[in-house]
Amino acid sequence: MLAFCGQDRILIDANGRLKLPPKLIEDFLAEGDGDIVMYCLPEGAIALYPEAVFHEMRNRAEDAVREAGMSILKRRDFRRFGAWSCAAKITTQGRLTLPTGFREPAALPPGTDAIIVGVEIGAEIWNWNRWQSELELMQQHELTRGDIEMAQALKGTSPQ
Amino acid sequence: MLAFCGQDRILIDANGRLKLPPKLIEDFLAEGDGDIVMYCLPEGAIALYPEAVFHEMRNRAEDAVREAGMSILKRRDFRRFGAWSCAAKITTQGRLTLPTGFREPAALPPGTDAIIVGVEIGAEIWNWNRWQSELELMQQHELTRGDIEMAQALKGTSPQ
DNA sequence: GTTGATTTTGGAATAAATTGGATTATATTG
DNA sequence: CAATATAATCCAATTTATTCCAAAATCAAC
Repeated sequence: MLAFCGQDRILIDANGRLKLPPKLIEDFLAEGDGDIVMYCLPEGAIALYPEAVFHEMRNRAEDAVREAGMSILKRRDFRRFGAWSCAAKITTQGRLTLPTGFREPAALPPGTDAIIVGVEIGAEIWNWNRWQSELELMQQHELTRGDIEMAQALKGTSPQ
Repeated sequence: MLAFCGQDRILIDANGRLKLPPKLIEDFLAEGDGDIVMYCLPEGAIALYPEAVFHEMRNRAEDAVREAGMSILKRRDFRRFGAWSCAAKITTQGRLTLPTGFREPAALPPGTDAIIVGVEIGAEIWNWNRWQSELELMQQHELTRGDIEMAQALKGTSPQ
């Protein structure tokens, strides 16, 4: 069955915890035993990936550590991903606690309604309003692309 | 489980000591028994690396010593890392004392709130304001990159 | 070299916050 | 409409943070 898909409303409780939808719990348990990585995205949402997926995303070059000693740029790369990632395990009740440092940038304070979205390789937790804007943005982008494609198809047309 | 990640507020006590977050204590104990190296970064923060990581970082080429005799640059390199690094061991209570010489350059005097950040290969202790600036910088950079990617996706559109 | 004062370090106690489990309520399915 | 599954709430247990104190070490003066 297709994993990591769909949208669900979730509640962030008074302690910054949330209960994952049953379907997603299954998906995360199936891939990596419920060990996940939370990653706070620049877009202002929190991504959840099975640990293996995140490692694949971050697999580093052999001499990365050595470079870190000599390069500010390299350190910044480590810094960005280190600062905005956090390992966790889904509890027996399917719950997850959002790291305190992620709540404000993601606009997900305790006691709010939020949305969790399947993203094929994992899931993302969004502030409700931000999710609406993101949908809008994606929609516009696709439509614009459609227009461009149509125009280009015409250009390539020659009288038969 | 993913090591050296996340952000935590910490307090530098009246004696220049701090207590590491439990998660980081575990990470440092797992890698090298709590033996660490503090390194005062040019960015103005204090990096903490497991001793093994620091050695890998400073792993010197065979002829490095000979070069030191010939090159001012090389000598400066040794000098910088020598002067700004310091071995330490995490205490039974998970505490660490900042070297007095590091406190001013890192803007971490006794009695201040600070931030400790996981950086994948270790951790960094930052003055709160400096960390905000660093975050801002990284965030802007990422968002700009995102915009450019979106624009290029449109430009490059062609019937597939 | 010895004594006294001061700083530093390690440990323990207390207070606060977090976590996990259980229970109750609500919704969904057949 | 009953049975099951899911959601929400509450409370106890544990963990973590903070403060305080005593021992040790360092330094200074005599």
